[in-house]
Amino acid sequence: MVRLTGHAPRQLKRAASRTRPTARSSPPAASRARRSPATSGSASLKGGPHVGNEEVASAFDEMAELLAIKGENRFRIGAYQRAAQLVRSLPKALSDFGSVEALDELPGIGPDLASKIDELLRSGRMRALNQLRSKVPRGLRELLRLPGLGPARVRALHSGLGVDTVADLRQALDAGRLQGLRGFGSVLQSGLRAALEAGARQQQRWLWTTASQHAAPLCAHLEAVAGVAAVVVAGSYRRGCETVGDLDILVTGSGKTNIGGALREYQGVREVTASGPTRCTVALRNGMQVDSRLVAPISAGAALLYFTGSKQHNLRMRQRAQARQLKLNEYGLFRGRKRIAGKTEADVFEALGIPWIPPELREDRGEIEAAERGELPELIELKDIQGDLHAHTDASDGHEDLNQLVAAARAHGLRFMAVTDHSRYLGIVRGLDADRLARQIDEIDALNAKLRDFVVLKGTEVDILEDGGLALPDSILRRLEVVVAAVHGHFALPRQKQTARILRALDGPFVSILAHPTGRLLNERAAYDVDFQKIVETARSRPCFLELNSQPTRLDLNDAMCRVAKEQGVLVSIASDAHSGLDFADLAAGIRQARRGWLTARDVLNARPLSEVRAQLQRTRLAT
DNA sequence: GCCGTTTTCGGCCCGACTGTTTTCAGTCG
Repeated sequence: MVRLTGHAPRQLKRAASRTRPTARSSPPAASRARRSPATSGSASLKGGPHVGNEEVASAFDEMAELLAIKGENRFRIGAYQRAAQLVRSLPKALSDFGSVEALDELPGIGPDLASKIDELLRSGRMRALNQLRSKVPRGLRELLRLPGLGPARVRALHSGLGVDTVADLRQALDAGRLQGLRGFGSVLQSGLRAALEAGARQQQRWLWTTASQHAAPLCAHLEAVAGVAAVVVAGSYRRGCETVGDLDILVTGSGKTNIGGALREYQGVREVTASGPTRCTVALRNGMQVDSRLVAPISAGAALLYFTGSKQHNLRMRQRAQARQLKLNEYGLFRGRKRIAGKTEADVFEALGIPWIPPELREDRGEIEAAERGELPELIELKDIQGDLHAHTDASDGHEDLNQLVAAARAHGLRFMAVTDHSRYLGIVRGLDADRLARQIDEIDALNAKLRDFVVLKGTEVDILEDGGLALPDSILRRLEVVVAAVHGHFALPRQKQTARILRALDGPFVSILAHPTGRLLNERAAYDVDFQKIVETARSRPCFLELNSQPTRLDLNDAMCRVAKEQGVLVSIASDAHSGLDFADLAAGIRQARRGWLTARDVLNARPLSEVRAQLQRTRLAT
């Protein structure tokens, strides 16, 4: 069973509540059971149709939006939104919680939401959601996506003009029917027209690396502005998220700094969508939104904290301040009107009684509680990486030969590297068969004899066939030191088959690492449907290792999965999957992801010295 | 809908900017 380290406080809170005398002093468990019949049972949550966490989260998101459109209590709406976010961040499947009571223990999940999750898991349906859907026209949710339209205005469109869809809105605008509708002035109307014309341009998230390419010159531009002391990219970018929705740029400087003017002049800016003395929002030519904020140096730390987020982390921090009769905002931490911290982030954390928390952890996944306990992980850094266990030469689909790749690896400070060219398989260019691999083994032996202070490990990235067999025979695999097994096709198998296929592959006696375990490509291809929990359990008991593939489009494992691997004691191999020497730079992306997954250097196979890595690899060999 | 040193009811983070208003609601982050 996975230990949810992130969610211990609820148990502490329960313990406290048990000691408190109440007018009707019945044991909490009993009183909770009375409040919701669903919590009285402890039957397994499994057995129904397979419903994943994302499906549950989406249902809660939809509940929140439909309730908002109906004009329901905003705190009730917020409860659904927080629940959706919590479910997305869970390191394990809801169906693995075992009982409704276990769900109820999660922070922000009470008896009602627990029973709704239970209902969805068991039946694949949520009655409350279906009822809401029947009351709120489907198209209204689409209207919420338009800039300037929130629940109140969508409701006004629906009740005032009978506008229920984007098409209705377009017609109403064309017919001038929005004139006179309270709250819909000419500016808003032209904004809506523009948004409808842009229509097809859907909101997108950008790869971190893409965002980085746009952030660097923009920051340089802002740094040169008179009065600017510092420029930092905050937001999800600073938290190292695999994709970012926009760039949040914090500018520290004097109050006279004209940040809006500076952005207007920037050649990459397409339009300015909002601009005030301390805040300015623009769209870059490629459509990327940039939110910038100007603060005085005395507030820089508090502003950086606020602007880095996540929203949920900020909420918790502000609540923490409130509980201490303090107020936290982007200008500082205040007792009454007196600012007691805010110049640096560390000041603010210290004043709130906890150590500084690395941005990658600020997702309200238990980091504040870990900080309270003094148990924040010492996150891995790029300099901890000793070698790379997944790289390709031009023998298969790489672009450089063995010598060039070794030179590049050394230039990146690595001390060892496994050459893991592809096996022969459908669609893989120039994959190696057993004979070519045998010749490469000889070539590597000869090279190692000449190398000093660097070792090339002999390996392969062997394909996992549709039935779970491997594309190379054991006779050649046994001569290798690193066998990276990978799925490169048949992505659409049903969950049970896909899982069985991968588990069978891991049964192979020489497999050391499962490459890019879920096969997802960011913004392109979803992860294949697989029971990740089973894969981790198999990796632990077998044993073998799981890869965190550092290619910016893969970043596979994701952050939550990294944490599951860590908690189950499965070492992670942070791999470049280099196809040229330049790709070793991608290891930095893997490190960001690993840090978001709470990994320390001890949790990472290739952060260990070669002798230890070899010993670990030896453990994975089930036959010799 | 959740939660509890605010405690079983009555709260629930905080501020900037915009547009449409004449003091503020709505939206956004």
